[in-house]
Amino acid sequence: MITTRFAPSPTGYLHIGGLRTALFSWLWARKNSGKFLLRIEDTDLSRNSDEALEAILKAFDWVGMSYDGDAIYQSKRFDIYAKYIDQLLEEGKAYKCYMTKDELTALREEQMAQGERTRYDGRYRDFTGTPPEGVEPVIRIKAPLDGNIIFDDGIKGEICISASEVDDFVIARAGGVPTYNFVVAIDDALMGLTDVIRGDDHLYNTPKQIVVYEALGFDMPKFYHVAMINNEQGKKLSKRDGATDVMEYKTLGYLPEALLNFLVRLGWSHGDQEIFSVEEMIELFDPKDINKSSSNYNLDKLLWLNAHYIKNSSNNKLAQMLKDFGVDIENHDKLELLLDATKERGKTLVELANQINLILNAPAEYNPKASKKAFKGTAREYLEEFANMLKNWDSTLHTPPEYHAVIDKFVADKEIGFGKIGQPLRVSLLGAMTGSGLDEIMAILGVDETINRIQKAIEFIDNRD
RNA sequence: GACCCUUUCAUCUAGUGGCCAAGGAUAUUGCGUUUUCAUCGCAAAAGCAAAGGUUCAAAUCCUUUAGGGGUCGCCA
Repeated sequence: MITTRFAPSPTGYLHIGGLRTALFSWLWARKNSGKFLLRIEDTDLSRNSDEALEAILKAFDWVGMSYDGDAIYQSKRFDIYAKYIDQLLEEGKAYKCYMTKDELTALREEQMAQGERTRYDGRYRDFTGTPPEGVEPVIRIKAPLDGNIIFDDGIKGEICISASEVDDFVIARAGGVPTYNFVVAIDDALMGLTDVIRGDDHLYNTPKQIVVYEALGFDMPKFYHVAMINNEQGKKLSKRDGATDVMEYKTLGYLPEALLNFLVRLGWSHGDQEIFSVEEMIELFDPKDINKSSSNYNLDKLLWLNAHYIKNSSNNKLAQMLKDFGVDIENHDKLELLLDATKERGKTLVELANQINLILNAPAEYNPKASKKAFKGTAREYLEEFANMLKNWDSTLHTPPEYHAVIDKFVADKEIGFGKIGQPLRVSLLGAMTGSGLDEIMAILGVDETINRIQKAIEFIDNRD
């Protein structure tokens, strides 16, 4: 039985990097028919907000990741932590430290000046005298004094950190509120976690948590430290590098399956495979295939994946999603045609919405370059004649091939090239030289609207000349 | 500064001593398909951070150097 978790602190939105580690944890649990738990790390009451928590849950919901059971809130478990603190104190595995913050600062400055890694010097570890007046003590845990703290990381292999690098860290603040590394270890153990997958910014927390595991006699989970995601220049990812909030990707018109596919391939691979449905991810994911090194965030591939998933989405699903982008075509009688004609031309839902609007709305203006090129010479004459032809054929025209037949006939009758009518027609209908196929556009618009737009173009030509 | 992690095309990656004069994908460029654009197909260009070792043989093992990241809280 595999049990994993995601443990965000509700201080902001869900970060793209956080989603990736959550995804890895979720996949690993699902693959093994295990449990994926959610724990809210809200021990710092001043920094938490309900909105932040809601935002995180919303992001989970959007990408379709679900956790098992109820979310666990650390803020509701202070009595549990207090019990373990008492236990450690009684067993002599933890002690009260009366060092003031000023003293600590002085110590750190001195160590820094010596070129050492700053750490508590253990001065109250074996203190038996009379405590100084007016200092509310913190509780520190006794870390090993010598040797190494070694663990086998599921991604990076054996990690060995000298005990001299791990100090007697604080497990309860003055006032009794427990600290992060202490409660994490307790909760991970109590929640029955077998595999802890997290960012490698936690690598140095692991030896501290191991100290807690050993002091309390808990079984240790397997740790996996996933390297960070950096920006394209290899620097720390910041808001300037694009969207870091998961929900921003929804706004930008990305499909959740594209985002997940993108993220799963950032640091993880399965041979040469690039496209993974969620089902395939679950089937194939294994943390042993996660890369050791950090990866750089690059939008190109996400865009490509998004285009892929748009192309392969059903038209009904696309129509449903497009409502968030100001395009309501769910009841449009030409829905299928409309999306078939546009879905290969939009890399995001935003672009797709634009493509659809381009067809649905008569051109407000004609692209100057396009109209100059297309509306010249015989264009006006052909447009008028073509409109007449449409009028005559009206009752027989429904599908794209039927419209295509009209053009074919027209071109044959006139003994002209396709471009002679194609280009003027395209600019008349869309206002630009590029876009969906003419047959599809006319089939969507119908004869009346097509003629309408041709008339408008003719008026434009007349007024211009 | 100290400690830890890391380093294959611009980017994501395959690769665990011989199948590698390094494979795939994106992006780029060219060609083809298409009335246009897009899609799609084909092709090109592009990399083992550097230097030393070990070995018959090294992208793969070792050492050093350089680059990048992380951590050094009574934050999480």
